[in-house]
Amino acid sequence: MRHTLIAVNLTDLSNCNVLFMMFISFYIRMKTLRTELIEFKIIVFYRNDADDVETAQSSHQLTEDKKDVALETELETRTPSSSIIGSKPGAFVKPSPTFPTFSAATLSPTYGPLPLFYPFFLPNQAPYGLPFGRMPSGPMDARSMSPTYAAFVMQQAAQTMSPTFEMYRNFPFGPASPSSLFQGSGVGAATPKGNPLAAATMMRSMQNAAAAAATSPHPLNSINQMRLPQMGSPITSMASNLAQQPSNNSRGSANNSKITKSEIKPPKVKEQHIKKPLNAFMWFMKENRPKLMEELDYKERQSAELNKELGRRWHDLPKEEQQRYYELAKTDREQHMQKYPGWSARENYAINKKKKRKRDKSADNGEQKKCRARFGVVNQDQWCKHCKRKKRCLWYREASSPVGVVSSTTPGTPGTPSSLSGPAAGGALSGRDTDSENDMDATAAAAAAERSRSMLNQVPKEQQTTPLICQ
DNA sequence: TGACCTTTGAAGTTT
DNA sequence: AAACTTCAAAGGTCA
Repeated sequence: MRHTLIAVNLTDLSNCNVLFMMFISFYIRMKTLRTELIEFKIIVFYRNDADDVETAQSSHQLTEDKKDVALETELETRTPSSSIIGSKPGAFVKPSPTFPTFSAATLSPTYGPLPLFYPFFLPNQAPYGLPFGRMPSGPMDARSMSPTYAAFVMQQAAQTMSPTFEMYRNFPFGPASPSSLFQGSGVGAATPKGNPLAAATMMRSMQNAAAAAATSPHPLNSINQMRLPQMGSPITSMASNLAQQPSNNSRGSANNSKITKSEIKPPKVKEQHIKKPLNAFMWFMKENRPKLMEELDYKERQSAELNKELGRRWHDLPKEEQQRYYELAKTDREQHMQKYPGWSARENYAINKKKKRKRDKSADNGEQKKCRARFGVVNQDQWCKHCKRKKRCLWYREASSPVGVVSSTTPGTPGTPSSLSGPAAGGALSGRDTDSENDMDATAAAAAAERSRSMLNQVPKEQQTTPLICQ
């Protein structure tokens, strides 16, 4: 049995990740492939400039701890070369006999941002042996070991957790969610006093990953679903490499605190949305909108205005021309049915539940002018056919007009704008146009308007719509 | 970022 | 069955 003390200085909490912290005060026992039992004691030196006093006190305590551990180690260690990691000068982890001279003060502020931590990369020979201390320049992660071995190592690590860890195993929290690990104060949960649940959660993920890596013929899939944050820890690195994901070592070691939302957030699984086939008018719009936009008068018009004009032009379109678009729409529908058998427009209802804002027609009266005012008496040829026949103007809407007086026919009826008759005009109050109404003269219309005005007072305000009036 | 505007028509839901 | 609602396209606007 060999004992090794590993001291780690965390000068930069941003480098401190949950994976790392969960080893605090735990003893990890692991069997290597050579069936040697190695025991670690991990002490984390955490330096926070914000509370130097506390740090000084804890530093002293840690020094004492280290001495104890070293003494312990000294007693149990028989061979000075038993360290799994060579005692290179400058490396802050040294074989136990020399460790008592080790001072925390020499560690923290001057040591600089520590790289990754390798808690259980054990055997001291290639390809698994690792030089300790700073992160080796080359990628020293799961890529340097076989997936099977990596899985084994992780599994061992998870299974040989201390009893202290075991007590967290059964806490009723969900599967590891990277975002949950970094909630609140960000890395706060990773401090030595951090929430052990997060650590346990992470540990459980490790177990899952290990199991997946061991059983999966290809390291993709299951591990990939772990969505471990790219924290640069060996475990993370291992998992990510097992998943064959491109890893960025430099970012992982130095800037791993900057975990973007997209990294934490699970990628959105976009629901398949099959759009409705276009109807005849939509085909007409699609074809003619660009042409209309080229016209000088409509170059800078808003889309809604263009659509209004397109609606007018649709009505003016000869039946034969319209028929072409109806057939286009029919073909499109048929192809759509062949392509998506069983598809129903109902599905789109469910997926795109848009909250329709109630249209406030009252404000929309600027351009709503009677044809007489709009084109002038001289240009009667431009008037709508209703105006020509001295009927209600098709396009005029009076904001304060009474309900129930509109110049429109049923929805979908060619020749009338649906905004006057469709959902916007809405319901019983829309007062759909009838032939008799069309035939009303101006006097009768005025009388009707007056009647409606009195009716309006009895109608709840929110139900009041902006109707059209006759001319 | 997403609802809204605006048009007509198809297809869905509600009355 | 009639009435009502939603969604197709488009791109600017607005919250």
